[in-house]
Formats: sequence, structure tokens, C-alpha cells
Amino acid sequence: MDMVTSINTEHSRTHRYLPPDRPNNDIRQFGVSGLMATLKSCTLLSDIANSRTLAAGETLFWEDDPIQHIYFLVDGTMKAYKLLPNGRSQITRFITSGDIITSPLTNNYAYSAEALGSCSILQFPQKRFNNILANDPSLLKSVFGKQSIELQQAQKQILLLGRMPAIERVSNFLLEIAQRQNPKTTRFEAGLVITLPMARADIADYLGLTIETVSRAFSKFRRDGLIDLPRPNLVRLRDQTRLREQSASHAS
Amino acid sequence: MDMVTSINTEHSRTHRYLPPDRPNNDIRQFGVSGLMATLKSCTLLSDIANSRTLAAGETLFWEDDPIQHIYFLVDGTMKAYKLLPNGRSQITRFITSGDIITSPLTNNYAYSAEALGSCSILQFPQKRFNNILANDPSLLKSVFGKQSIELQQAQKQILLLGRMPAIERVSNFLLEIAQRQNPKTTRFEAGLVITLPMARADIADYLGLTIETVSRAFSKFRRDGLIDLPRPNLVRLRDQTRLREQSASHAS
DNA sequence: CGCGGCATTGATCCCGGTCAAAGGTCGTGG
DNA sequence: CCACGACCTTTGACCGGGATCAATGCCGCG
Repeated sequence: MDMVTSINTEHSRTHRYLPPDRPNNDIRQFGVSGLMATLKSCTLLSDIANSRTLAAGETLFWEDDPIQHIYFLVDGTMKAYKLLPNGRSQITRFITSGDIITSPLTNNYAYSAEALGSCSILQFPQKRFNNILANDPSLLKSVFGKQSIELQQAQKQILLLGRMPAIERVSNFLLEIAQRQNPKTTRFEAGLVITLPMARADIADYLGLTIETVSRAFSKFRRDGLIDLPRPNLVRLRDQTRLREQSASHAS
Repeated sequence: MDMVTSINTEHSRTHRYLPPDRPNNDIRQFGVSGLMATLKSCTLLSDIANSRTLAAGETLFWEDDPIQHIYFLVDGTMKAYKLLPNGRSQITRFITSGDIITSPLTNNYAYSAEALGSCSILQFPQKRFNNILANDPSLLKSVFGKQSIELQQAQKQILLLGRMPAIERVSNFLLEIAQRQNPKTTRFEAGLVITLPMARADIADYLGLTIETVSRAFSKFRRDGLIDLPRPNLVRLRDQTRLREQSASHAS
């Protein structure tokens, strides 16, 4: 579902943009972020990269600020959110390790970004990053692919916010987090424990609900035997199948 | 706001991926879709492109179908929407001329696409399109840029759906349509008439509301002297400034 | 003229928001 | 190690915006 097709890069060898003396099978992964780039690009990227760490609650940048750097999240969890004049906030997504924090091709940040726990990030000056990007199709394609996945997730979120009742939003959220934290495990595994890196207020701002409604949904799932809540941010999924049934509107 | 920075392609001339005998200042626009590509790519694209027209109400593809073709909308308006098992639908965006209809890098369509009026589109076989894409950074960057804008709009929609009351959603919608149909005119022009290419049901599915709520909002704006409604899908914006005031949650 | 589809308007209901209070959790300092 | 306090979470009571149900109006077309 989140898969991305691979551009046929083998073909490139015979293409005039890649001279024969420069085969592009030297494409490799850059850093831990899942970016693919040529060996040359990796070197160039290393030269301009900076590692940073963020403390819990620290803001990396604000919505509408002019973009100075492109960031990648190496470790931790962040939130990307937008504010309304009356102070209401909406989290557009939770950013996890390997994610691009910002789109390279825009002039201003589309949202504010804040660390939920302590985070480690990679930072690149935008212009220099984009120069490397413009000359390395494999890197460009890799960043493009990550953004395609982000767009698909945004579209799912639009469906959730526009057409799902509160209970479904919360169960969807739990299953989404479970999936992210355990990409390998079968989805029907019982007793899976997940750690919520964010507070109830953040879950509410992500799902377009209030803290109270989120809390009531958690309590209902606990009463119904679908989850345990040993601590507020520790959730044991006792019955993932039934939880999944809560997460989609069924035929009327 | 929807601006996209230009990758410094001048720089490419000296880069090894573009041999000196092949300067890349032959980059030109392909078709009416606002795509930039090298002359060579334009030729290749022309070879594999097909023009098609769609009748009003015609479905181009369904959500989850495997992608066969990449489409660009040349003329008309379409809707991209997702369905829930119980039949509820959410329109993720309205597609207008110049837009990419699908992301090239995914395996399955993320939504269904339907023509609202008669449309004319360009179609490319996905694999062959992606081969050209992979070898033309200027084209890749151009498609990437369009998708960046789409992502930003999706994020705005997330904010709207998550945190705005009905009246704000509708006034936001009217101003958005006005902006799209008259990109040049000053936003304070009075008496601007816009044509809604979609029915109330589509507006409702886009804004996460019901038909009735959308209709009531229109009626309220008419009562308050903000708009005229000579026909159900013809809207005259009488007071764009006051309409704008309706469209954002104000300080409490 | 009459039919069918879309839009508007009205009456009522209910989900989730708001307001308020109590209970938990955790860090800090005695 | 315990006690305090700040903050977060949970729970309850009530309210309101928008959904639902229903009827009427409007317009185009055969």
C-alpha cells in the first residue's frame, strides 16, 4: 500500500545523461534515512550535513518561516502542526525516524515542527542540498518517493477527518501506530504492546477531536476488553481483529 | 504560498551528469500541463502520449486499481475521492487543468477519479513515462514540484477538516475556487462571479459536511449580503473581505 | 404538462464539545 | 524514601453544531 515503484535505473546506463564511463550502479544508501544517492552525491551530502539533537518539546521551525535547511529525522518522534488564529491546532502528521521533515522544493515551512521526545536529526542547507538533488536523479527519485508516501498518508487522514466518527478515528490511530512500531509482525498478533510517544492532547490534535473524547474512546476500548492501559501511554492490543472492526464504517 | 523554489539548473551545466556538449538550457515546456522537460524528453513524451476526452460523470480509474497510466488533466474539472465500506465518500481534492491526476511513483491508485464535466486528458504508460522521468532531472523536478503543491493543499485540507466549523469551511471553499478561477485578479475585487463545476453533494463530500449544511451556509451568506446566487452553481462574491473574515477562526 | 433530479428549508436528534471536578503519575526536594 | 505539587488523564453533567429525517421548491427536459 505504501510501496513505491522503482524507476528503471538500469535503463539509465545507456542514456545520454549518464555517460558510459559513469555507470550509475554505484547508487547506495545515504545515512540511516533510507535515501538513495550516487557515491558522489553521498560524498557531497556528507560535506554539507550537520547532526543535531533536539530536547523534548523543542521547536525546530515555525510555520511560514522561510526555509533555511532541509531536515531528516534520524531518531525520535516529532509532530508537524498548523495553528488557527484562535489558537486551535491541527497536527498534520507525526514524523518518525527515516522521514523527511520538510519538502525541499518550497520556500516556506508549511507547518511548525516540534520534538515530542529527544530527537536526533540531520540538517542540510536548502540551496546546496537542492543543487545536489537536481543533478542526481536517483536521489531526486528517492526523495520524491518518500513524499509520495507522505501524500498518500495525508489523503487517508483527509478521509479520516472528513468522514469517520470518533471511535473509528482512535482505533485507526492505534492500529497505525502499532503498524509503524512493528512493521514486521503479523497484524493479528495478540498482546502487542505499543508505546505512545505523544500525549492525549497531541492525539486529539491529530484526530480532530478533544482530549476528553480521545480519553473516552480509550476507556471504552478498555471496558470492551480490546486493550489494556498499564500506563497512560502504554497500550496493549488484546484483540487486534475486533479493534480493526471498530476502525471502519460498516455497511448500514 | 504555493510557490516552489527552482532548483539551480544553471549549475547543472558544469556537472558531470550533463556532458558539456549537451547543455540543459534546451529545457522547455511540454504541452499545456506546465511540465518542464528537455527537448529530447519532450519528443519521447510525445511518442507515448495519448489524448483522451471524458464525458461528464465518467470514471477514469478506481481506488486501489493497479496503475496502468499516468494522467494529466488538460481541460475540465475532476474529483478525486475515497469511499468507506458504508458508502460514505470523501473528496480529497478537485483536479483542475494543468494538474497531475496521479502520482507516478505508486503501484495503485490512491483514490477514484471522476470527471465532473467533460474533460480532456493526456495519458502515458506508467513504465515508459517513468523511464523518461528517471533520466530527466528537470522533468522529475517539475513533477516533484507539482506534487509538493498538492501535498501543501492536502495539509491545508487536514486543518480545515480537523478544526474548522461548517461556516468557515464553506467560505474557505468559495475563496479557494475564486482564487483558482481568477489567479490574476486582486482578491478584493467586488462582484466577482465564479462558476461551481460541482454539485452541492460534491462540495459536501469535499468539506466533510452534508448537503444540507452546505446549502444552509450558502443561504446564510446570501442573507448576510456576502454573495448572490443567480443559479445554484453561479456565485457572485459581493464582499470578499467580509467573506474572508468568515473563513478563519478568530481570537476567542 | 409532468417527471426526475438537485437544492432549499424546517423540525428534531445525537455525537462530540464544553465545563467542571476528581484521580493518577511523575519529578523534585526535603 | 516519602511528601508535595504540577501536570496529565479520566470521568461526569450538560450543551450545541451539525446530522438526520422529511417536505417543499426549483429547473431542465422529454
